[in-house]
Amino acid sequence: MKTDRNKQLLGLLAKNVRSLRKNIGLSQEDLAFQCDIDRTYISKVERGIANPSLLVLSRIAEILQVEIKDLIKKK
Amino acid sequence: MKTDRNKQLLGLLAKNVRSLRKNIGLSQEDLAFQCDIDRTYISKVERGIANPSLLVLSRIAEILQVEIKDLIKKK
DNA sequence: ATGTGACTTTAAGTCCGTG
DNA sequence: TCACGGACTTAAAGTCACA
Repeated sequence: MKTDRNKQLLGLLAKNVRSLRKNIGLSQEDLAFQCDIDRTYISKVERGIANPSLLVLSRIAEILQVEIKDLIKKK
Repeated sequence: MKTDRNKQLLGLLAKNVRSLRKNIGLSQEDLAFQCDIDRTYISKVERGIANPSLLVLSRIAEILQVEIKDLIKKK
């Protein structure tokens, strides 16, 4: 798999998750708990160093009350 | 991670990838080659038994000439 | 041209801790 | 509350032979 140029996508995801999470007033721990995902993994997502699976994205989007597409769109 | 109810999403992805691929006149082999992904992995995605990462989705969307959101939307 | 099973390897994702 | 690391465990990524 070529990961190369698509890594900017992870940075985009990172920023969106962080801002959406803060908008809703959750800590990383809160979000992690509600998503049933490890808190350190949420931290990695928000730092752009995790490449989450579709089902993980789905869980995060659900708790943040947005669509998956909102997690990866540039605003 | 709770994978449970979100698995319908994989079925949605499956259908969309298959139809988008056919629309563009590609075989699984063609798509796989261009994505630099194994043919059998594309097969798994189209059968809804793979839970691809964001970067894999990104590669597939790129070759199918659509946005990632188009891969998971119900039409 | 595709589905499938049985793999091996890599990365996703966890857990426990520190500053 | 979060960044970050090390040592894990599990699942995704990727390969192969065959129907």
